[in-house]
Amino acid sequence: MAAAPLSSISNLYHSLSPPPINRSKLKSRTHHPRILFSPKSRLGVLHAEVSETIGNASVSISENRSFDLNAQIRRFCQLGNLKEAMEMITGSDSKHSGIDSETYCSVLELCAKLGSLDDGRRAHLVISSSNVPIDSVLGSKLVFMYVKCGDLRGGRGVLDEIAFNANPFPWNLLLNEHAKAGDFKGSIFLFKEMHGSCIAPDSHTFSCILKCFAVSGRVRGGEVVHGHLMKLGFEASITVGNALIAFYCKNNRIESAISLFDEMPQRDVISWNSIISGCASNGFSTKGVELFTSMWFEGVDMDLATLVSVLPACAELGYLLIGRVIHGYSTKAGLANELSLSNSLIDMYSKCSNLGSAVQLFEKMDQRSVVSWTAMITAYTRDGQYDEAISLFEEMESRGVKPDQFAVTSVLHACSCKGSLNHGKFVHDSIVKSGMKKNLFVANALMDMYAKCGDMENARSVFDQTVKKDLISWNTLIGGYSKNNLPNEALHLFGEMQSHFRPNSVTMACILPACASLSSLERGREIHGYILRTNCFGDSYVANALVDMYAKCGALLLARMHFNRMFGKNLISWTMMIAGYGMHGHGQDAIALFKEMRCKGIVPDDVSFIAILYACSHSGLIDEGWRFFNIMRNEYKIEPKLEHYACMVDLLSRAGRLNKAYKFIEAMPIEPDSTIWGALLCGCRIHRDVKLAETVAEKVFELEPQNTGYYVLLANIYAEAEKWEAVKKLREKVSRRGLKKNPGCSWIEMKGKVHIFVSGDKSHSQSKKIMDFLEEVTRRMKDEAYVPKTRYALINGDDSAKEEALCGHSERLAIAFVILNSPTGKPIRVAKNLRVCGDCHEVAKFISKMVGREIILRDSNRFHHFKEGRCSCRGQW
DNA sequence: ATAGGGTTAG
Repeated sequence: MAAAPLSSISNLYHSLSPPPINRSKLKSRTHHPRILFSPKSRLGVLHAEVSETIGNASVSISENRSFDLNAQIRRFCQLGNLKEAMEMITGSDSKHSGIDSETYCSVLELCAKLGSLDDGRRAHLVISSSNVPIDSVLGSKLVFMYVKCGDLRGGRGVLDEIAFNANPFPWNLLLNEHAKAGDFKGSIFLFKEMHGSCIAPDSHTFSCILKCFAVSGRVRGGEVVHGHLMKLGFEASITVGNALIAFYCKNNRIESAISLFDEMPQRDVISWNSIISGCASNGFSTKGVELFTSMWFEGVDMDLATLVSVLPACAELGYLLIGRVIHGYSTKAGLANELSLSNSLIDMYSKCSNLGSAVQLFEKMDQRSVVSWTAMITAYTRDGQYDEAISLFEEMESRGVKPDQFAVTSVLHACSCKGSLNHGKFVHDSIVKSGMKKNLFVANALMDMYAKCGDMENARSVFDQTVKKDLISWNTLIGGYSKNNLPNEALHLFGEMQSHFRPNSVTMACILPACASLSSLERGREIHGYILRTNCFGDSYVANALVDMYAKCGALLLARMHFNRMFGKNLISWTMMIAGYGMHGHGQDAIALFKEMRCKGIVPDDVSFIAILYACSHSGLIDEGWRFFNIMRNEYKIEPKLEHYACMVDLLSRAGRLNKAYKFIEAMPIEPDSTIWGALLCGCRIHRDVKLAETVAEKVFELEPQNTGYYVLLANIYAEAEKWEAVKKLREKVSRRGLKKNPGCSWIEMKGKVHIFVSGDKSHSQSKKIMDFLEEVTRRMKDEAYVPKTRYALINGDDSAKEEALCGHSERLAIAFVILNSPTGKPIRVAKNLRVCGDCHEVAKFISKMVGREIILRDSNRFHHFKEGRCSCRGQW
């Protein structure tokens, strides 16, 4: 690698310098001043010309005159005097004057050069009415004039006028012009017409048409052309071969491109560049770098494009060393000031996690384009320095560099990573000012930013203002609703979407969490059916989301079944399934799966450990929990985060080792948050330690004063200890602070409909029947010597009666409703927004035995499976 | 006398 053919780059530079000056042209130019200084009148000039050309005795007078005329017109053309030239070819003395084809060509060329379509058209008329035949040379000039003046239809018209044409050249002119204008379809259509007119294509035709097929992604068409050109023997042409390589690269057929490249009898630098960039963009970066090094060792001339093509491959592979060598080489080759190269180098350094070098390079650049700034903004974002990224954007704007769509999308990404709504809105303003808000990429990035910053109202407003949406717009908003815990909005939008777009796998992965969050098994199953029909179970995101959905909808067995069916399970799949077992209190299954995962060679990350610790704590597996905590720290060198500590505190607290838990918290190397102390507070309730509870509650209230859940918890602790005075005081404190308890609410799904029950709500149409049933339950419980735990009746802000709150708890209403309205035998699935109340927990146990049905209750913390008078949580809730 | 193939940032 060290011995670099430095000369090759400088060779390129010679070839880029202006072409050597043609001596003969220089000579003819010396004539011009004479004409410039001659009288303005046409006669005067003619006179000058005549005096020059006279003396050829064999030329007749009239021929002489035409010769003079032709020469004169061409002179005007050389001078760029189109007006005079036009007057001479259209003038009255021009009829049958012997103006020849070559002269007309000069006039047309000048029209083309000046872009004067009107004159060109007039010249075309003159030519058509003259007796000069339109051969392929003159015809080509006419086409040339039309395409340069932007009139492609005019150019197409000429093709039919050319007599006995077999020359592909004028056709090629048009083909290229269509392609340049982005009208690849038009170009392909012309190619077919050309074929119909029996014009044999040449290498130019093939390279142009291959590009059209490449860009428009018409693989089949390109393959037909490939066969066609092989029959005509064009596969040996380097340019055609290069176009073929580019065609296959752009259409993800890198293997075909590589074998073509390998079999090329001759290659030039463009062949190498094409295959290297093709490898890099097709995920064959290693091969791309390999080709680059062999190019280097073979001493093939490299140019700027070579380096710019191989850098993304180095970037993707994290080949910092090769990247550095290329950087050094390019500097020695005098390319240090090439903007495109510097931009690619910045990106390479950033992707190789070397922000410092990127910054250094960026600061040394004497000119920077919007691309350079964007690359730097992305580099800072990739490094997690969101503030730097955002201020760089501001600096760019203040320096008068106009951001384009890439610049704004990358800074929006920084805003969403940082979750900084204010900066995001600032960028939004700038987008509106620059008129970029109609750009779909920009609009989608804006929606994503608002969604990630939790501002779904603004996300929706951008969505509504975007007239032409694509699938990504819909997916972004649906995913935003899902992630921001607005599952109903997500599902509603999903329903609306289906009359506009066919959902894809991303849609599925976005909508499944909404079903999961609603515990909506029926909707989840519908989506599952859709996944099967559209065959996107193979997408790992979709498969993982499906397993998660089943677990969170209480269908643990289904979750496991689909987990088993998954191909290519990744770390996330295993972690989700372990977490699934955890939330259902299947600690041993979670541990077994964790072991299996490690046996499969999958390395757990911090999230996997949260899942397994959570599973241990929710199943009361203290020793196992400690073991995993130590494995995580010692074996995997993962520094515990708040979530891990919370699990450990939970574990100790449940086991009744409250003092140990307290000391554990105090010894934590990171600052404990309210969830940590909250876990201990829960333990205080289970083990009825009022004194410690008060100390802990103080800390919790300080850290999270707005969360009423903790006041409820402390009130429960007081109530269970029958300290009614303390309950009253706490209630007063809550109302003094203006806090209101989040109303309890439960919901169930029945025949595709969601029924919602709010605590104490009597407005339901079946309210009477439900109450009758619950009273019956209470009576039977009393018969079996069950004492209702009135102490769970809590501290509602207002003083709604305790007992009413008790029998009116939402989960109880929901269970009763299902029993009254659905066939026996079917499991009863209920979801609740808060933790299940202790009394309802007892009632649910009782009901499950009484009616002989399984009740699956999901509360805000975990699942409870009630069966035959027992709950799967075994009191661990 | 002049038209072709390869290039970075989301």
